[in-house]
Amino acid sequence: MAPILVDKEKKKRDIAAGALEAFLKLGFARTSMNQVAKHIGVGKGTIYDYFKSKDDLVIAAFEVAMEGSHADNEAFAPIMAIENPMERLRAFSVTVLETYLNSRESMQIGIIMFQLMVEQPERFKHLQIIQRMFAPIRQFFVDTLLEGVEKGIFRKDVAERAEKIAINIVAFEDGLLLHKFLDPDYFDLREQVNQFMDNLYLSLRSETVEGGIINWI
Amino acid sequence: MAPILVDKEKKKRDIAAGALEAFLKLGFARTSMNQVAKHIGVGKGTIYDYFKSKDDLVIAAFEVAMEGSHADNEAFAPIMAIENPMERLRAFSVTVLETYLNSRESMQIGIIMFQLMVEQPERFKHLQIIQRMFAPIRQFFVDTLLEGVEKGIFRKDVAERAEKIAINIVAFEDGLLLHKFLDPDYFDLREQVNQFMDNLYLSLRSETVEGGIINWI
DNA sequence: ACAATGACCGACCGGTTGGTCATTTTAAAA
DNA sequence: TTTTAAAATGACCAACCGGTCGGTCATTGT
Repeated sequence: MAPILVDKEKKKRDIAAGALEAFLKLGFARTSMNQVAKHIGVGKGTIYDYFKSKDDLVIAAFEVAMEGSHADNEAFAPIMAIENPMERLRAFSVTVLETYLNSRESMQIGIIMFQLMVEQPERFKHLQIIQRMFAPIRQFFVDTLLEGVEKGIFRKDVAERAEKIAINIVAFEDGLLLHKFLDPDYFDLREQVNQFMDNLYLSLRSETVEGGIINWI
Repeated sequence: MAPILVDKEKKKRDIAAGALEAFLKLGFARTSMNQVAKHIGVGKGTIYDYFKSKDDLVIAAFEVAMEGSHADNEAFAPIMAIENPMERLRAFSVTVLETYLNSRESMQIGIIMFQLMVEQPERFKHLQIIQRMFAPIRQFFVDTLLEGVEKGIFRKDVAERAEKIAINIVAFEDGLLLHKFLDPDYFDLREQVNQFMDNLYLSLRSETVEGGIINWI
């Protein structure tokens, strides 16, 4: 009366995870369902027992990837321990960028996401993938900025502008990452980040800092 | 002994230009050679008399697009006329971003380029498309920065850092453009650019500016 | 032993693709 | 007008695509 009972949820997840690996090799459009099935080691028909289309599959695969990236937060524990908010901002930025740059997989996920976003925006809009992806990062920056204000390191009005500042930081980082990807030898990533952070600090720091009073126009 | 003698170079260019239009409608992968041929108003076989593969064609099409973008420089004439280097930087950035954002075609070109860069990097590396694409923009920033130093508006040491500053500006702009594309309603483009430029100005401006002396640490 | 059931599969389908090539069209040369 | 060869063509092709489906298999309760 009862044959093998598989954990359907787990299997679905396994297939999605395997499909992610497959898509990461050549990208979504250039990876056929036959290739995906072969990579996972499962019949193509089986995949269609769990997903109703290739699009469904890639979205599930992408969600697996997003969950995976959350686990990374532990890797940033030492950075969160940095006392000085400005130094924490700097260290976080450098670390995030270098982590992405050194992980072909992370880059590929970003690229696939971008491609899908371009090719079928309607499918992605309602999933709020973009928001889920960047919200935690922006939140980190906002929190750190507010902490800096509390500690008297940053100007008070930074508190009001915190989110807009965070948006600019994230935009800069992704842009730098993009250019580094497009032309890896053109500049030194760390150097550019430090320059950006130096500039940022000028606009953030409290009027009273060690070294003297600064007249802001 | 000699029938129609076509200007092969011109025809090749015409086909590439027509193919560009076709690809811009639905993207590279989703546009078949039959569609391209029909769009141009030419037999599919003819295309293969001039290009040996679809990949060849899209690269040629892309080069046509790059040449076209140079002509745009005229649109920036009023910006070049702005006297104050800092205001020129600001106006240029805003205009470039809004131009791209409002031009589906420009965005599509960027997207197609990015996809090809990802899918067949080896074909693109030696074409130095990235360098040719960004060099003029970076050069504008470098020139304007140097001019600002000459006019005494920017600090003298900006001259040495000019290229690195330019890299950061371009990175920021492309990152902002990317995020605006991914999530159009999240922030106001112009506001973010202005904030960035305000910060930039803090780090660029000469020590003697109207309003008082500033102590740089 | 056997019936029942869900998991699993790969041959198969209609459709589309990038690419080919035998044929026709064209207009200058004879 | 006839000849000629480059230029243009679209019917055609093998390969492949995403997706379906009838059927096999392993495991269980009876």
